Amino acid sequence: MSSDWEIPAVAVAVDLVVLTVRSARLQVLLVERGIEPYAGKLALPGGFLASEREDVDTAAGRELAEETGLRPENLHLEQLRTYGAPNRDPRRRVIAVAYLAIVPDLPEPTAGGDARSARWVPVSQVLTRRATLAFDHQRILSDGVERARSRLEYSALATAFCPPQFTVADLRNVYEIVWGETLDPRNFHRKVTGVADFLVPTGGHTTKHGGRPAALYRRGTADVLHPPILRSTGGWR
Amino acid sequence: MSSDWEIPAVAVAVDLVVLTVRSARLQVLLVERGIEPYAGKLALPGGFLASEREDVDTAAGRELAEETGLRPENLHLEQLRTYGAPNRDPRRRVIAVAYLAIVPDLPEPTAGGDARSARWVPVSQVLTRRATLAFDHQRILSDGVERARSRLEYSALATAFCPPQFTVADLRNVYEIVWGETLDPRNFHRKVTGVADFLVPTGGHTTKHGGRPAALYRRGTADVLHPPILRSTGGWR
DNA sequence: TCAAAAGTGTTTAATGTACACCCATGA
DNA sequence: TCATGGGTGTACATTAAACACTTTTGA
Repeated sequence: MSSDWEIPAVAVAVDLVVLTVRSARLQVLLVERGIEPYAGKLALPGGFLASEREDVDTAAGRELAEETGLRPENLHLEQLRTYGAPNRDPRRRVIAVAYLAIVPDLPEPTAGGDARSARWVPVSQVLTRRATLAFDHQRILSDGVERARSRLEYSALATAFCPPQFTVADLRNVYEIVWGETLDPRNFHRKVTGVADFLVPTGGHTTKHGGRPAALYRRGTADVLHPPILRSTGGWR
Repeated sequence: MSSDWEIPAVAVAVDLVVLTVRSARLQVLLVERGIEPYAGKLALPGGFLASEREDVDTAAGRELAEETGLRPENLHLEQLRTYGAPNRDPRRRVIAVAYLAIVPDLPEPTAGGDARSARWVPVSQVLTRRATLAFDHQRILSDGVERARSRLEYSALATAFCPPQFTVADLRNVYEIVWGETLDPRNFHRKVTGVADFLVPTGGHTTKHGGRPAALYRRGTADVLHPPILRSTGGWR
């Protein structure tokens, strides 16, 4: 804090890791870059602060709304991490504040007000390098996916993948796809309905083909899960 | 990413939550501000990027070294969160990237190369508002303490509070003080020595008054604890 | 030999896992 | 009445909590 030297001024970008479960796979929202650098490459959606006075959290909500057409207050949006390596953008010094967003399976791939070519891409394609991303977005995505996986254990995050009304099987589906492992339907049902304030029965039931109708639930008030839903692999052991 | 408008440039500050266990209390390193705004107030140590090309993580390590006189590579240092509200600094737009550092009980309060009046203050005094901090540093400290508490459960973070050689009782002391609860010495001993690659016996023993000598350990290679050391309160239930 | 702290063994309760079984519907 | 998934009961294994007890030192 010695005064009297020029404080470096940098550009602040907000980048989004938007995840959903779609076609039985964990998918991430990506845009195709139209300009250099990395023109034509896939990248995480994002952008710079809209003004000198825009709050960073607000900017993330704004970007999310632009890309998905959804109001941010209904969706899960949390700060992930800040990436501040000096050369992450070849043009100029840019620091990226990354956010993790979880959305339900949306009706159409993207209805962005910004008219960018956003689309869903399976996370596995990116993590196995069949598709590669611009900047350090591969690393950011990888951090975001790991955060989401671990959040399923201790928080009610899984409900953010689901529509307003969902069944226990829908919820189990989210866990299985995000974690990449199968879970016992009977024990999962008991665990998840036993967690305080996690699920609230709506009274409704599904009217599906081929099976007993399932009770419908909406998300409860709990943010943290007591007790947690632990994965066998990855958690430990 | 529409081009052709002026991208806002902001100043990037790095703020540190440096925690230690000292005199049987969790304490935080604070500086007394010499200049406005908040002159005379206590604040987290920190500063702006040293140059246009300095990495943010590097800046955090540099600040820590300046404040504690210790090499950052031996200490625990992790990014906490970024605080980007537009009015957090009344002078100009500043975004703070906060870091959490854990250090052992240092020989002298501070041996900063920057000759600032850094000193240790019990965390409880700040959280109970007997001492208040400048800017939004109260909130940042609170986030940092909660991060540290939860990291004790799942990571080997507790060893960062200890000197290179320590006993199981030293380690238990860290858990008890940071969590603010008492733990059964017998069960704690068994748990902690049972975790794979957490503790490595050095072969040495303490030669203390009034009790059986304790075996000395150094930290092992494990970063995550299998299984975790869970707190009773706060974890759940 | 006593106090004090380190470390081990054992009992008991809580929790997680596997899986048999019943329920409610559409075809 | 059969196939299909929803949902419950229960036995067993694993883990955590409580605490009696033994070990090893300094005074």
